[in-house]
Amino acid sequence: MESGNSFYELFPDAKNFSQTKMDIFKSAIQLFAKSGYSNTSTNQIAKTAGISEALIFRYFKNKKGILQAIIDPIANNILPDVLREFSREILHRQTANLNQFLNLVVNNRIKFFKANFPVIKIYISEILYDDSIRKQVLNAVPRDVYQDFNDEINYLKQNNAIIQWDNNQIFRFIFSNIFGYLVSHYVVFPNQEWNEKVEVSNLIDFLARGLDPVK
Amino acid sequence: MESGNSFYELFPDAKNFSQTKMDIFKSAIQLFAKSGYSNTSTNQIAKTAGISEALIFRYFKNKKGILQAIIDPIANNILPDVLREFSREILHRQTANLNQFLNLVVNNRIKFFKANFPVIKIYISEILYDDSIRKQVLNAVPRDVYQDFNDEINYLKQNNAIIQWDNNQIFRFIFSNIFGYLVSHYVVFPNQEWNEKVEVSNLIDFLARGLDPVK
Amino acid sequence: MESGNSFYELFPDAKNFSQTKMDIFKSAIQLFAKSGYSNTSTNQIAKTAGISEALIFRYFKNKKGILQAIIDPIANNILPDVLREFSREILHRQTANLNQFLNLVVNNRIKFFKANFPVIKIYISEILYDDSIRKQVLNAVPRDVYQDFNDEINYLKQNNAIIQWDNNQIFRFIFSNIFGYLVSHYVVFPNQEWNEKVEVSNLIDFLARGLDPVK
Amino acid sequence: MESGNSFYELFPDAKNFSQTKMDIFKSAIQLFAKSGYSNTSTNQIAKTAGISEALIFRYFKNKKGILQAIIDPIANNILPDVLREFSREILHRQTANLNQFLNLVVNNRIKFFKANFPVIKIYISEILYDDSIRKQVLNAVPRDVYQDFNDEINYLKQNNAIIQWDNNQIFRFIFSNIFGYLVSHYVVFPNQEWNEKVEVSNLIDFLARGLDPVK
DNA sequence: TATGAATGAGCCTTCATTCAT
DNA sequence: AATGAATGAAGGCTCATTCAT
Repeated sequence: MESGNSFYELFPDAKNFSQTKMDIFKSAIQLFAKSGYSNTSTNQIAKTAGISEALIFRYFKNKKGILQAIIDPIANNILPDVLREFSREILHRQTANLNQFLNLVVNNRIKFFKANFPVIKIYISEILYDDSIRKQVLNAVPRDVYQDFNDEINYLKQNNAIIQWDNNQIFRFIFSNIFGYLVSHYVVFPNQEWNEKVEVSNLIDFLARGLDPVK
Repeated sequence: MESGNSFYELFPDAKNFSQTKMDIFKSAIQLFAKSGYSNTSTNQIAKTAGISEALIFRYFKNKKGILQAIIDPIANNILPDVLREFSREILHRQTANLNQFLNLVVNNRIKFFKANFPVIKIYISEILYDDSIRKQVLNAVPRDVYQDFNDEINYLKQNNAIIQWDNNQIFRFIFSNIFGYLVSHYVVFPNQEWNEKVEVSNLIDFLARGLDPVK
Repeated sequence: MESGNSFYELFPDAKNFSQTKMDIFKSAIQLFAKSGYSNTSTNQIAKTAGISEALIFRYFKNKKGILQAIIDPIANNILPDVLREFSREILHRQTANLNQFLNLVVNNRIKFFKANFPVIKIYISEILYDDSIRKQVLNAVPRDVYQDFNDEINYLKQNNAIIQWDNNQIFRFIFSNIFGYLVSHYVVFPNQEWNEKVEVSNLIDFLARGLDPVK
Repeated sequence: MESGNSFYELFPDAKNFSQTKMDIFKSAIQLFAKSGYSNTSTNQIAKTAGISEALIFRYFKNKKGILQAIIDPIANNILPDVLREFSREILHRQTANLNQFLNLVVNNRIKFFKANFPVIKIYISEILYDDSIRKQVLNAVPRDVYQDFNDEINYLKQNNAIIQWDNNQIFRFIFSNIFGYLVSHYVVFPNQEWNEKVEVSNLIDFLARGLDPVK
């Protein structure tokens, strides 16, 4: 997977944005990520975008409308795409090598996360308090993707390449460790230096050992 | 330390709170956890507590003062306690049994988290955007506790009871998995049922295997 | 005149004040003088007096009531008394010596002003904005005193001891210079040192020469 | 300097004020002068100006900001100008005629005061209680002007045209009498008629005689 | 398209005052 | 006599949003 470095991959609709709308959009992302949605005023967005405050409301219905323009694509397009790709990668390779599988997944996700950190940060904070957004996440996992993922894990299990635990939990272990790695480095200690190569390698090693079927 | 169910363990100062102050305090926790600090008005807090808005400011200096009364104890008391306990448990037992150690820590933390979920949720969301609160976390780890913790990991290493990785990263693995377990169950999928016993047992197993020194 | 050093001379009613009422009263004077009536809260008064805020309203009807208790005596008793004394001093002495007259008046007023500076400052600021207080001042000059004063100036005129100007204006010259001397030293430049003896002597000299009938 | 009747002479910055900002500004002056700064609410200002309360804060940073827009020009421009004029008048004329000098200064100041009475009233009341404003007055006298003024008085002294008193005190005598004249007529007895020509003439005469070097 | 002007609603906070004890 | 608890009213100020141009 050529992971999410491109802005338009993340926001396909944004291709049709005028320059001005784009300025507003990007300013909002930047400010929401820095201070949070509630702590960002339309006035600040306008100033950062270099346009008048009133203009915001020509391009977006609401202040909330900007937030949704940021968040909706993730739940509706990006997340399903990512997951679809996630399973396709594995399926295509038909590999039963756990280590290789984890290597792929982890690095992929980390790249994606790093490339889209601001938007993800906005997403996280909104998930905490907005029920409707939380529901979007659940619905964002398409049924077929879910099936694919299960198939793959099952395939690994059949090949005795992964531990015989509940598939959901396996997924959560993988996800938690990737997410924990990222959050601790990018959110909690953003100013601290670290040796990424070693840590990621250890992370994969750790997962591989934890999920290894052999006692 | 018999961790986490009691309200007064979390907020030792609250023992001296009058009924009214407690009403305000609990209403604030409830509302902040539900909607976030910024989206909660002092007017709402007053109504929920069943008192007049003005009264809030007799018991707390500021709206921000309420938030701090919620957050400070965690950074100043709870977090140091947890970490101290974390290392003491090992010291007292003089054991280098990784599995036993993890069992203790994990279960303890989960109980604590479940009991204090609302407050922790508030904490998480503020950490995202408030630098000063983020700094509090860093300073919340007392130097001696940090030393103790390192000594213990080193002790485990000497006894070949844990993998030879950077101590900080080892801590992050443990923390990430506990935290990931909790967040996925309590924050992301709060309405979904699951077999806690099995999952926690697996979680410990997973950690133990991942941190096992034997390849 | 044994000028206004005594508190009870200024506030005869205060003799009947209980200790607590007196504490409130004095605290109010002190705070009103320092920050102004509007910028002083009943809370501050209570704290300064070392009593509870509620108690203020047992001893005074209102916050405004405290101000009136401070201001009324001046207009109703003190000012008339002072003026009465003012003329009596001169009349009794039956002097036609301008210099001696001024000496007496100036020093008297300065002593009075210095002794009662806080109250006078409150008075000044209220006179600026409160019509009813301004009216009190006008009515504070009793008709007979006014007559006495005029008689004396006339007497000085007959003896060719003072210039032949309108009596009111002569009074204003005297008053302005005394007042100007005090305000500049005590209100505008309260932290600056000065040689009082010389300045007062010059002030009298200045007035004497300005009002001297001889060209 | 053709002193004092024009609004824009007093507030040069006001030339750039929009109609609305001017409405707010003038309403504030009117209300502050009538009731004092503390007793005037932004709500009242808005109503008097015929605009919404929120609009005030688009044109002025603060409520305090309005006060400063009223007060600052006096300390920063008017006062230095007046003092500069004060000394320049004498310099240019190369005269040591005290009477002529006083005539000029007094009349000029009186015109100025009358034209700008409300603003001056605001100024007076704030000087009583606001330390920072009091300090502004001190700093409002530029060093060179202060030097010029002293030079001039010294020049008059050398020509034996003025009495040999401390320069500061001489200034205070002049200022006190002008100020006293104005306050008594405009503040204390605003409704009383008087013969201005005669009184001002006497005022100058009085000063001239009081400061005359000849005993 | 773009803006400056304007506002209603709401927010946090203070304050004088009342009441039960 | 004295207080702590409590509040209604108002104050300054911010903010998202509308409107005329």
